[in-house]
Amino acid sequence: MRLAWPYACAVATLEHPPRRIAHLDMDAFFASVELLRYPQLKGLPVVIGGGRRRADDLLAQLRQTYPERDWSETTLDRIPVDFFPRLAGYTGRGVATTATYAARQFGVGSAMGLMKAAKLCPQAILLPVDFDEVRRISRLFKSTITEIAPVMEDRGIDEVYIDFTEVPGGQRENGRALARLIQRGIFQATGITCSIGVAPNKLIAKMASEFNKPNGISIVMPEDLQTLIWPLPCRKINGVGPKADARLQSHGIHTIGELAERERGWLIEHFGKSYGAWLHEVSWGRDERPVVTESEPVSMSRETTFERDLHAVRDRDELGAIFTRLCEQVAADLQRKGYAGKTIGIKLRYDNFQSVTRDITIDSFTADAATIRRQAGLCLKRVDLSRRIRLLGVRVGKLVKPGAAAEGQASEADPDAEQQTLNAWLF
DNA sequence: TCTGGGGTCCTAGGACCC
DNA sequence: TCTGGGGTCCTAGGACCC
Repeated sequence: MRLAWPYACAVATLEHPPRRIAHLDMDAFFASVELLRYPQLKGLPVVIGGGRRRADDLLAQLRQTYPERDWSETTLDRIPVDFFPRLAGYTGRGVATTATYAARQFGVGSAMGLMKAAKLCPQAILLPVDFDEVRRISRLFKSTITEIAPVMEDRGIDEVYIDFTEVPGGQRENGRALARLIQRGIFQATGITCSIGVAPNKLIAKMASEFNKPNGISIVMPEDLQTLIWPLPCRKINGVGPKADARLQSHGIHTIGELAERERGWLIEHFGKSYGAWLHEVSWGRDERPVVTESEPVSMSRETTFERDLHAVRDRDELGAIFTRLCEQVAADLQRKGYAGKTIGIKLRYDNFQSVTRDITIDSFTADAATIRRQAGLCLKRVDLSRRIRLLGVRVGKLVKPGAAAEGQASEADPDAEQQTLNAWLF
């Protein structure tokens, strides 16, 4: 049935519910995962970082360190708190992945160097990351969400956007009812709390999810812009980092409200055509980006920071071994996920923290360790190797998925992709 | 007390082609 | 001899995010 356009418009307006976008992130995720295993640490300052470990390592370590003690009856959740490793005296280059709220009271936060964190809160318990378990819980909370609300965008290990707009019940209490349902479902499935913000778009939803942490729900309506959003510092905008914030501050712009006062033209003049116009839009709470449920990777990389700075000549063998291993790891990642790429590059960080990159695009797609190693080796010859190096990385970009074609899953009728896939098989 | 590892996107200059 | 734009790809660096 077709309706005359004024009626169609009226019906569309009536039937089309307001856009309702949620942002959800897990509370202190990596630490919360550890607390599932060590409930005796609840409420204590715990910092996660400084390495990786498998589930049973701590107990094994204790058996070795204290052989005189009887550990036979001890399970992970019964290890006395006194036996946990402390942050005090930490040496090394690790950073905190996350910290429990008790540790945050002391000023410890994610991405902070652990030596600095040790100064602020030496008594904090330091636990390494169990990535397998984190990934397992990550999959679990995401599948819990998609069973309730299928339009979900993956934003990393502990964060997603969800489109509530068309979900049955998604409009009830402006989204609060569905947020509550999802929050409870995730807690039941994983034992971990999360915080949810619901707003007319991703930009505001992201800010809203921070309002009520941990285990909070916040609803922001369009009319709340002035009262809830404008007082916030510009740094709270997803996309305004330390550099842009410093430049804004130098112009006397500290809050989003002050940003909104500036003319669009003035912002473009000082921050460029694209970024300036974007700043103007976001300060007025405008953001039309859709919730994207699927995406293909653009690149894959492996990098490592050495325990001590290395020199290309003096530490040649050690560096060479690490370099080869990085290439093998990238190749393995590509193969496991069914991708091949044709741009191969390296990244170096010198002892003064300056970074350089070099890359080369070859004629064929590859996921082969030896090919990657050879091309990356050529890239390495193009940088200054007289200075000491703290980090080395290997990257493969311009990816295609030749594996998908073999399984008959090639993306429909994209001639470029098909040609590329074909090329991948030819070489 | 120096600052991890995995990504994405943007900019800008130069090559090269039409 | 001098001089066009437009489009695309490649490369390097940097901001930003989780």
